[in-house]
Amino acid sequence: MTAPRVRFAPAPTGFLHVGSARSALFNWLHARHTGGTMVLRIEDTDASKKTEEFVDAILEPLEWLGIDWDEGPFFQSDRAEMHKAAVEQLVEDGSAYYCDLTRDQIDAKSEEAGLPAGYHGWSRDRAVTDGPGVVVRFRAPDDGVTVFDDVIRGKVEVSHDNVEDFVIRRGDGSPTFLIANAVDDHEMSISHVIRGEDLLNTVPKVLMLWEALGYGEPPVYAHLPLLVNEQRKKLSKRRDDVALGDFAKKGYLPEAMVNALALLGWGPADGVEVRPIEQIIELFTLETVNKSAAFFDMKKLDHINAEYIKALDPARFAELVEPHMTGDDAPWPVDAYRSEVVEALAPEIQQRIVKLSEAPAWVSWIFTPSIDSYDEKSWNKAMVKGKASPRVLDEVINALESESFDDAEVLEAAVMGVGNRLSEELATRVMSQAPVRVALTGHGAGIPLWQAMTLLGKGACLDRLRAARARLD
RNA sequence: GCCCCAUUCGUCCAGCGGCCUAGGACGCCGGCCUUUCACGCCGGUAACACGGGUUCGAAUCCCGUAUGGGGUACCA
Repeated sequence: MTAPRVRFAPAPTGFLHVGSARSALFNWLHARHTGGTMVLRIEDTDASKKTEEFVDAILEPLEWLGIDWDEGPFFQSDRAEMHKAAVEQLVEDGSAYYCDLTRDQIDAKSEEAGLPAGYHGWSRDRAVTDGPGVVVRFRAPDDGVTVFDDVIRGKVEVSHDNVEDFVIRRGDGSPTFLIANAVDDHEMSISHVIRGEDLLNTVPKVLMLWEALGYGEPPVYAHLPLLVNEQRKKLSKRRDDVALGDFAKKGYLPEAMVNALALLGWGPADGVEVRPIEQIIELFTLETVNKSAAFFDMKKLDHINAEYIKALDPARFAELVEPHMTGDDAPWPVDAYRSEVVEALAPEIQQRIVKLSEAPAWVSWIFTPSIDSYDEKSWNKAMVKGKASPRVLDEVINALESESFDDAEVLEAAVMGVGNRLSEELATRVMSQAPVRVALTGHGAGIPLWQAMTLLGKGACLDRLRAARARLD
């Protein structure tokens, strides 16, 4: 058996969304698993839709995800001559014919004849000749059934009475998706057509063309279960917030995205969900893809993304998070940002965030010149309810004045020592970390203090402690 | 309407006739750890749509019903 050839063939109708990305991924996984070839083909048969930016809107996210292709991108619009030649061939041998009926006329005829809505071969024997506005229809067989084996769905049967004479060339002379599909898949020697279930119904038509064109053995089909929204409807660009580009902006890692996408409609037999792409490639087979529609759960994506973020090495994390730290999100002067600080604190930040965009919040206090406002709840809890806080701050300031601030453990011992001493003296539990934290960061929760204090520096730490102490009087 | 497809915990996935008193993951709840917040660890919650067959035995096979989805264009 020769190596498979698959294709991802999106229509350039806007940004790439989660559903298309999943189709691309499954094609890619199959190609990589089998050592096959991935072809990228832009289905811009409807010329009015083609624009450069829409093409970029597809290529860029694919590259971001790490889904590469071996051939292409090809454009169906560039291959129109081939499609037209195929149409002509079919007209010549009688497999297709011209039709000049408008939609309204077709509907009227059906109603008149008491037939269900649809096209009932009205122009088959009218000997219409070609001209402006005249379409070409394929003469679909009246009897019999088309049967094909879908790798994922199994045997699918469609009776020919349910296939009307469909249009293969529009009134303006342009080929439709159906004929372009048959011609291109044949010309490109595509062996496996892997795509969304929404295209399942077009298979019999393409197969009819395939046979009429004398193409021989058709490709193997594999129709993926649809990705749906919470209403269980097919993901739509208009309705659903699913642009791949947005995920990048929010701080999802492409590796996490791909991992999450691979888990929709498929799962490894051993149940290990978060794993490197190399393993997914090795384990993935079309035969193990399931049949039912899947909802793309952001909570699960978040979890997977968090796992990938935790696994990042500090330098890489600092690098990836930088755009979020220096962009519009950053609540501090741009030049105050120091990448080394983030790298040093990376492990602490990494275990606390789900998306890269959440990172700035954890270190903003370090890059802010001073604490201008304190979180009210935190202040009340640590400073007001903690009655010993004035003494804690006084003693911490005192203890810290003689420290050099280059050893986190020393700072910890100094601050904690104050709390322990006071606890004994006042015979009650005195927390020293909380008031210090609020004084330094303005909040009661955050990353561990000690190492961060060495990075903030002695001057800034003492200034903030004194400012908070003064506020208590 | 007609055609096609699907139906296991709230969600995603496993299960392809006996190993299932249905397993894993996310979420949620509880606990442990912890002088912050997290992480981590432990435990709990929760599903085979329904009805008929077939079979010694069915979540797994067949039929029907219900429900959901997709398609039904000179979109792809």
